[in-house]
Amino acid sequence: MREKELRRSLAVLPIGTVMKLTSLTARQIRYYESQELIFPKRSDGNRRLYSLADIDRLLEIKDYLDDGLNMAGIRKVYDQKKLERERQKDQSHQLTDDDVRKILHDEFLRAGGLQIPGSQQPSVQKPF
DNA sequence: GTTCTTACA
DNA sequence: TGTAAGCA
Repeated sequence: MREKELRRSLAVLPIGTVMKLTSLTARQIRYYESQELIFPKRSDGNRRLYSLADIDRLLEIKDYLDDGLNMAGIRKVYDQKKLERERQKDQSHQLTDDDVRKILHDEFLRAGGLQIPGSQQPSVQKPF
């Protein structure tokens, strides 16, 4: 099923379509890019092109934001994921959804510097 | 008409 | 984050 993966990664959607599919404003989408949360391709007149994978990524980012994480925190989670993916190359360990939840949990415990300044402490104190 | 970058009430 | 400005 590699061809399917390939298609999910094909960047062909303009920001306008992404806005409708994610309910995010162009401002937010571009801002997340500046925070290195997403990496859309560029094309013709320097226009951003997104893939279906990017759409999922943006929806995922929205969820993390609801969980009280800020840009830095989310990026940290993705960086961890990437490290695990690489570590997985020469080892037989794979990052499972449970691992991700654990990472998120740890983030909560010491999210002091990652928590959004003067923000809504997640209503759900112990979602884990 | 749509997107891009930059800047600021 | 919103939004306006000036380009492409």
